[in-house]
Amino acid sequence: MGVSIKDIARAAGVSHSTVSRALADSPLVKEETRERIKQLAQEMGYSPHALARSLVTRRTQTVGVVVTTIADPFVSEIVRGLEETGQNHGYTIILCNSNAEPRRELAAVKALREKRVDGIIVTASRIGDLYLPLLEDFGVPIVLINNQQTGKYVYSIGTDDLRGGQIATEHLLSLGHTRIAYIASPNNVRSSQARMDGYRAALEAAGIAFDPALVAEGDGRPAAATHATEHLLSRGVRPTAIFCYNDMTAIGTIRALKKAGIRVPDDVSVVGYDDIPIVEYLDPPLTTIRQRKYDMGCMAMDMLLRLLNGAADVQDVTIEPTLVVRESTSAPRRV
Amino acid sequence: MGVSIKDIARAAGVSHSTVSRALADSPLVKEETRERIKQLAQEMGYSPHALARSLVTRRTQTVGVVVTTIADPFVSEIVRGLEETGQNHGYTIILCNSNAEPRRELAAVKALREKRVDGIIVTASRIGDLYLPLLEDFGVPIVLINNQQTGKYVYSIGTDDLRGGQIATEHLLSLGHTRIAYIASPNNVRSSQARMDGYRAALEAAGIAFDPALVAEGDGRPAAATHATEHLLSRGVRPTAIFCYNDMTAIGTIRALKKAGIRVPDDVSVVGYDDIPIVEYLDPPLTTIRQRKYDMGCMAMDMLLRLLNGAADVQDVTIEPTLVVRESTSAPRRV
DNA sequence: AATCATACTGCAAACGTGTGCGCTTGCGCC
DNA sequence: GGCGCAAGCGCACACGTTTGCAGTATGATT
Repeated sequence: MGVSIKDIARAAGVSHSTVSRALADSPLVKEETRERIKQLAQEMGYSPHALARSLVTRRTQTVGVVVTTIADPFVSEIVRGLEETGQNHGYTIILCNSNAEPRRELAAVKALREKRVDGIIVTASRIGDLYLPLLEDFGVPIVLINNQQTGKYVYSIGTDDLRGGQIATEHLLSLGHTRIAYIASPNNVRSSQARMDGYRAALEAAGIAFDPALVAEGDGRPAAATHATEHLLSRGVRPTAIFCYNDMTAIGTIRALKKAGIRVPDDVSVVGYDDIPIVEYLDPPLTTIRQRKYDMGCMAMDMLLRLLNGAADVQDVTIEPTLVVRESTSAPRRV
Repeated sequence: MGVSIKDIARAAGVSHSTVSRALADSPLVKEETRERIKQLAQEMGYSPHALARSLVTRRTQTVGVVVTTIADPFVSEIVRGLEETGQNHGYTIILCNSNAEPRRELAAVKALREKRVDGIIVTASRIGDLYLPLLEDFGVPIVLINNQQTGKYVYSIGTDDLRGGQIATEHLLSLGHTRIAYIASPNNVRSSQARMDGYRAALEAAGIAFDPALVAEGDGRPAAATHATEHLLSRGVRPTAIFCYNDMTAIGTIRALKKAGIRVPDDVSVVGYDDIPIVEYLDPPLTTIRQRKYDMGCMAMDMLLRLLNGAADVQDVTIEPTLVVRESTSAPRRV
């Protein structure tokens, strides 16, 4: 095990430099010897030692990917895109879960640095302001997904959350709804804020005053959304439609509505956000705002690769979200 | 950028060997110098060069993880477990999607080999008989998840699918069902076969003859399951309960039933398999067989780490699946 | 005073690869 | 026959570590 170019050199009766060049298709070595060497390498089961190579080329063909948790349908779709286009260009990815714990984030950055990854891609709802500096003085390009933030070496790609909130709300308005609630995420979550801004903008454009009583706060997961919705209902608030921060929130909301004997969409319409794979199979299939997760992954990796190739004209990207109408929304009942 | 131990050595007025030892807490260097060196390393922003280290230690502290696709709630949970326990022991993981395409599988193995990973973990419904040999002559320990297969360096961890099928069926039998259907996956899928074997065993133990007419074939995804179920119904087959190969199949099955105006569980009970995170939020919440995916990930990584530490007593593991009763099953209606 | 053990520290090789530079060889040309 | 040129190849260094071995003090022992 472990045949090196030196072994091949010995077998071929040349120097290891020649082997190195032959395998790299250098024109500096005669075609005949090149073929002979390649043949030999094949027979001897040679596999290049990427680490040794990296040591001298100062490139590892590896990028680090930091996510909060891979067990989230949203991020796993993105990672699929990342990995696939990375692989297509000969890059390999090192995956790190941060669990949103500072300790793990730190460990991840440290590990990626030691392994000398060529670049880093981060998907995190809230990137620690604490550890962005750490990443920066690492001196390697960084692409942020869904988290615009600026700095040296830092580029970002994301969706226009404000626009998304607007589209969702406009859809409901166009169906004839006027009392539309919003189930948010904690206000330190930038994307939730942006979606709510879009929601307010759409309302105002339609001449409807924003009513804070129609807003409740979840945490992006079903259980909290169920509570938030029940809380809303118990306060005697009766919207005819609910726009949810994300699909998981919508799932919790629908559950609360059903429990209360309220039909979806007959009594109340619901709109989600993200279009995670499962929601088309819910009952009713969920109307939602689609984020092109896979594409975002592909684009983020493309962006990083361009940066690694020294492109100077790399610009931040924002993707337009789109509306996917299914069966959780309909016109409000006549009262 | 790029301070090495030589730089530190120069600054400290010692040789680089001493620096190396000091940073490794070797007792061979005087406490005072050790502290001074560490201090210096800190100040100079030193980060060890893992590649150079690996070149001499012949260990990369990296393991390769090959999955069919990370965008599957089942595998992403496993990967979470893998990554987390790996990280806890100072290991980093390289993630490769194979998409079940031979071309990508090959590329993955090649890349992992060149990067000299210490070990490999594979999660794939059907590991290519073609590429297992490739992995083997790589000469590195391999852990297979949910795919018992034997070979040199190969260990495996999985769940007892037969037992799972049995448990699911027994649950339905105990509720009083006697006409129980099974929506399978193609018969080349080992796990589907095993679950069906468990299903048959339970039926026979209850004195009920196996009826091939009650079996239909899906492909593990909702759409095919919907078709399979509709096909079943159109043939005039009327089971009072349906056991599904997995949760995605169950989702498709329930959709078909609802479309046909059949209520779940009032008219027909449904049992899934896997317990992916979403199914507790379905309507009705799904009764299913739980696979401890996260734990499987943790255990697989543990196993690999033990192998890497030279443990000789490593044995294949099989995990007992458990029944999770929710609301998609109930006693059959009196006829 | 010579020997010796102890406690550090440095030298140098090794891991496997890429690459600038110089050396040889063969050939054509004047 | 001398010269130049191009093609093809090897030498030697570099990348940043770890580690066996040898070396040098220092102080203690005989």
